[in-house]
Amino acid sequence: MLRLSKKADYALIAMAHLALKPGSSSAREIAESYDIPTELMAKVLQRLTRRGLLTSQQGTRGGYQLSRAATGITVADVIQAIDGPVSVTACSAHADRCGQFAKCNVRDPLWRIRELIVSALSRTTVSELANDNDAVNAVRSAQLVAVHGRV
Amino acid sequence: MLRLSKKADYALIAMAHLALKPGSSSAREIAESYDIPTELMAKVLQRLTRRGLLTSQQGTRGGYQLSRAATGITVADVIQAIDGPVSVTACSAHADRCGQFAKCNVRDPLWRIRELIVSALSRTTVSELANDNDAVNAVRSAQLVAVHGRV
DNA sequence: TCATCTCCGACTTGACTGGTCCTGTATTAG
DNA sequence: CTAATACAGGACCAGTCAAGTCGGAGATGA
Repeated sequence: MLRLSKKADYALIAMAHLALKPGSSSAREIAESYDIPTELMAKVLQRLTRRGLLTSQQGTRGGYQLSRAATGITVADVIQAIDGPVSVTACSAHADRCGQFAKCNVRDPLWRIRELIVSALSRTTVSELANDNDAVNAVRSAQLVAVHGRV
Repeated sequence: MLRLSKKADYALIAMAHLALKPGSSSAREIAESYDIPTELMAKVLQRLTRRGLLTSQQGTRGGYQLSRAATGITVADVIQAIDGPVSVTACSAHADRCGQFAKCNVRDPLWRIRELIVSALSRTTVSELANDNDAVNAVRSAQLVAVHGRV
């Protein structure tokens, strides 16, 4: 558990894709590159646009591109744009209002853990996401060949 | 998002409770202390027992208690006992087998982030969970009085 | 102006979690 | 011995939310 939604997944994939691609890409183009349902990918991109992480261009040659440098966008930004604020517990969303857990005994320690997670997510940028992958993929391919004897 | 399930929440609450209580406590007793549905709490405790984190005693004066020292049980242990292994992405569960994401471009960076999260969860013990809270609660009570004028 | 491409917001569906119920078994108090 | 208490565990129901779909609006190019 502690899984992030598929939409957030798709969002990160798209952001990494756009970080590497110089121009703009359409929703369809990105979706087909990664076998993601086109409409769903479109929806994710729309939300990212509304949150200001992307800029969109309508019309025949339209598409999306990053609104700012990939080095200035963190994984936390993307996830929170899609899934809302990161909240480990149900009550941490309302911060204090949580009748049931008036006597809750783990709220504050958990809140501290949440801070750790957020800081981990904030430390990784979309740029790193994209570049990391390039480097790693080369290694992975080599390993796959070594282990399974195929690409 | 990135929220953990309510059952995991309850599990942590119960573990912290048992860490402070010297003897053993029944499911009903714990449930009522925190306004948690009794049956559901029982289920959570049962699972914790099956995973070896608790020992149970049947019969009239029965109940649950920690199977080992609270300092030797981490938050990660508890969460994984209830919700299964921590997996940030859908495909990280199967590790490599994930047809759809054959060309996934963010798998490895995300996997590294998962490691960070797990290590954060593994660094906090149930003992800390329980004690942290005691200290904080005193402060909280004082704050509540100051702000709302009531306990 | 027409055709086409793309973005966009509302809608439907299906899985999953939270929660309940019921039956069975072990232990102990009286 | 019996009744009360407490754990064990399977089956079941319901509300919620994510995943995925549908029809429309806006922009562009010919």
